[in-house]
Amino acid sequence: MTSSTPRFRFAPSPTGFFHVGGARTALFNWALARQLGGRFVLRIEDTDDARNRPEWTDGIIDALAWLGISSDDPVFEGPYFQSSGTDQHLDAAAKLHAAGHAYYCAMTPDEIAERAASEGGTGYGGWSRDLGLGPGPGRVLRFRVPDGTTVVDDLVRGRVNFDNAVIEDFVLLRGNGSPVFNLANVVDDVTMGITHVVRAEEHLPNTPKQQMLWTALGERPPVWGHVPVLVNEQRKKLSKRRDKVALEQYRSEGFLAEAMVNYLMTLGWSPGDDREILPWAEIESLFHLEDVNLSPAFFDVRKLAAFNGEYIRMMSADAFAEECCRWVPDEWSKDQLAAIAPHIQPRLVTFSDVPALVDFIFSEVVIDEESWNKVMAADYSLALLTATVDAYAALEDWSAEVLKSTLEQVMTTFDLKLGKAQAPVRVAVTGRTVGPPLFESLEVLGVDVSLGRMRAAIERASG
RNA sequence: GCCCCCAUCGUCUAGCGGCCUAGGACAUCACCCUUUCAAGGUGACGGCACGGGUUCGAAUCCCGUUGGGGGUGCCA
Repeated sequence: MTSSTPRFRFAPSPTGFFHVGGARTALFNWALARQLGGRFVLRIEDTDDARNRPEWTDGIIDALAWLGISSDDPVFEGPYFQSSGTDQHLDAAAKLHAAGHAYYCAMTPDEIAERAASEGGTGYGGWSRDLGLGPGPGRVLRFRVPDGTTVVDDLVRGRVNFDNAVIEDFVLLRGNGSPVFNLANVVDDVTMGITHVVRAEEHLPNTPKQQMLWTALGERPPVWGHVPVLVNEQRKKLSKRRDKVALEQYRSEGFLAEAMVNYLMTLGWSPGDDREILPWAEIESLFHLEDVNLSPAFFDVRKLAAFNGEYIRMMSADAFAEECCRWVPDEWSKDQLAAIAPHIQPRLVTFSDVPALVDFIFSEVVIDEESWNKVMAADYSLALLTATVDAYAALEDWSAEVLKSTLEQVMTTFDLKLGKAQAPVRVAVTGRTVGPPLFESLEVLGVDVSLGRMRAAIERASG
């Protein structure tokens, strides 16, 4: 690798569904890697921990691919698995120990808590620093935090100072000898030649520790960039337990990847003008960490939905119809679906809503009682329906245009406006008071089915 | 408790000392359009957390207060 090639990385741990916050972090790294002609390294941090499961790893890779981040692009590198780098982590630990940057400690958490309490402090006080202990069961390897101040230069937050005195001698190797996050993470970054670490702000407190590790390992620390976390309505960090954060769920509800990407990228960042809907290519060339906001941003599903609507309306008619097909039962007529598609495009929020919007075309009508009662309560409804059926039955041209003008003809004798006059027909044919434009629906439905339903309604109303 | 970060409409943001009577978008409301519902159009509502400075001039710079967030693990 050349030192002039920026190397970004995204390092999720497979502990659950892929999170929208993780998606945003990945996207930020991806945009930068591509913009700078660098690489995007995917590293799965699967080191021990009972929470890791292989299926989550597949979920991460699928989700990233959905967002457009995949090995189809030469910028993408990996995935690598942290678990396969254990030897290197251990080597680094040994090196640190040999150089005096780390020491073994035999104290248990309980003993530490006890001593801390008795001394009026909270954390570990470096009590085993000069015992000269060697490795052994139950002994952890701790980093010897030097005196002084650690200055973290962060592309999004500026310069942040940490007094080393408040950073306790953190653990590198557990009592069972396995490497801990801070060590594994840094060693992997070093090994993989990572030059830019862009991640969520929750890692900022880890950064001075990691920077000390880089230095102790004889390496120059990477460029840091800590972006604010995403929060829920209560302004708390998005959590897998409480909040709807699974990217896969949004995907299965029919959110478009493009809309999700655009939304995520403009959460905490803006192109600097009044636009917020903009193509990826433009986002990629305009995105800079220096422009990322410093405050946590609320992940607002309503705004995501609005973005999705925008993207749906931007689709070509063909692309839209094709996408609709993927969201309805196979047995539904693709021709009929394609015919009605242009009329649902402006009213669709997410694709999972497609079936419910047009099901009356493909299955038996289900009359909604409330709608029926409301519409048929009008004294003219039955008569109007009867007159309309008669007029429609005589039609030779079953087109939306003719259907409309015919009803307009009929309604004059009832002294109604079209808005009122179409209601009985609508409820008879679709079962509801709202739906796609009526005459276009009738056209797609065809003469036989339409008339059949209207006659059934007349019978129902008469009986 | 301690450490760190942050603070413009309800929400996402523009703003980097004078273009600010603070702009846009989502949401909400009203009107127009209309074949229901949407979409579209027009408009309304609504904000620089507070207090001190600095400056001829502050949303923009400094300090403090308050509020919020993150971290404080032999999790990642």
